Amino acid sequence: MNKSKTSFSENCYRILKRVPKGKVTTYAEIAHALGKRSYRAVGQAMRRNPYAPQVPCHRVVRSDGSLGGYAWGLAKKKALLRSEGIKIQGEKVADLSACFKRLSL
DNA sequence: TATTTGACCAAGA
DNA sequence: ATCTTGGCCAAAT
Repeated sequence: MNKSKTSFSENCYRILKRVPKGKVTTYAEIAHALGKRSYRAVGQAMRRNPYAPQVPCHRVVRSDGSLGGYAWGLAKKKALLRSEGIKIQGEKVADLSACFKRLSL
């Protein structure tokens, strides 16, 4: 039998897939949804991005509303988010509170 | 195994 | 408002 991969990264993608289109989340929120405080490790998993572009890692931004980073290029991330109806100003999300998706309940 | 790294966060100056 | 510092944790080297 195949043992389920319970890697930290795998869990991150699972939570990330939970975010609908037109919504965004933060690294801290994903970690919190996992019941962990490893905000940084979440970003690490995205940077490697072993499941790109299957996982909408472009919907993850920083708590401050800044875009953070993107493995394929920050400019690309801005275009994608804007394409989903998210307003972006400069390098930050204009209405983070509006499109913020709370994973932990 | 130990050390370094990083798409972070919060607080302080 | 910006810049710096410390902390935090998993993955990579």
